[in-house]
Amino acid sequence: MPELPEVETVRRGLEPIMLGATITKVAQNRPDLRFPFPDRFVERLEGASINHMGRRAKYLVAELDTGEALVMHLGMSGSFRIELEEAASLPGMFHHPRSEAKAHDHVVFGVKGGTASAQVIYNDPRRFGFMDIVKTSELASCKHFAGMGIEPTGNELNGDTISRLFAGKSTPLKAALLDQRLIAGLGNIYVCEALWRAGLSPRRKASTITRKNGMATERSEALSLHIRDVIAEAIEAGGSSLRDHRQTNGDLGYFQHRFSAYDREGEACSKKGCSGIINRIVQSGRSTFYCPKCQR
DNA sequence: CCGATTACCTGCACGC
DNA sequence: TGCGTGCAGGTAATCG
Repeated sequence: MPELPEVETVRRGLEPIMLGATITKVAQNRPDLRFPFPDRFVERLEGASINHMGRRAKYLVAELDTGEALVMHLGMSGSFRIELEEAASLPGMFHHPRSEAKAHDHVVFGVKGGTASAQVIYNDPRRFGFMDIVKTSELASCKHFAGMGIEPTGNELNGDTISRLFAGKSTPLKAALLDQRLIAGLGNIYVCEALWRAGLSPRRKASTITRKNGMATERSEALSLHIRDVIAEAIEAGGSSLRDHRQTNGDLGYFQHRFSAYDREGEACSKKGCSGIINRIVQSGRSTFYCPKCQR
């Protein structure tokens, strides 16, 4: 499921119920997801209150009043749902009432806030997600975030930074954009979409949109613009809905209605004046969708 | 060092 | 209908 816009959508769904709340109970239903849970996972969380509900790239970070932070990654198929235990709901929240436990409910957090109590349930069929607990003071240097690249949102990402980051890289542009050590948070869908918007081929060597002095090029400038745009639009839309991905309130995201290249193999390219057909190729083992005619 | 491939796991769509 | 195959948003480990 989740690239940065989906994770940000999850964060925004969790924040009203988690921020300021106390974790009263944790049910850890198996010893591991992709990796083992950290030692004393349940004990380190129960009784803690949540001071901050943040996101870094595709990671969720709940900072606790214990000096530790809960770091969570949704992998490919992870999702959260919220089941309110009391009628008192917050404005704008329309969560499903409590229901039966579902298959692959691996962690259930019981949380109690000022106005509502709820179960926050982590479900992950493929178990590529994981959870960890690290000292808040060591978040930036912990194994998950040390060496991680810049966020693709905001001013950090511009033509200059892309030019600098991709300089000398012989890898395909697609692979460079997926490299979390350079830019952190992009995934397969939004890379395909940004490249389509920028009119750049995913097969082109990354270095070919850079300049030796590290200054922006027309291409690096266009690419940074379209990355920021597509990510912002997707967040605005509440993330995409791939297969069964849902927001924490059970609603489907609806950005999928606007995919221009991703999963559109064989369809006519919708770029104005372009008569190309969207093609699917495999790069580093993953599908790339692009228009060979207008993406150069 | 770098870049490319494989591994991890379940569910679903598809063709026969 | 059942069964085999391929594919899916992720990162980490391994291989040249």
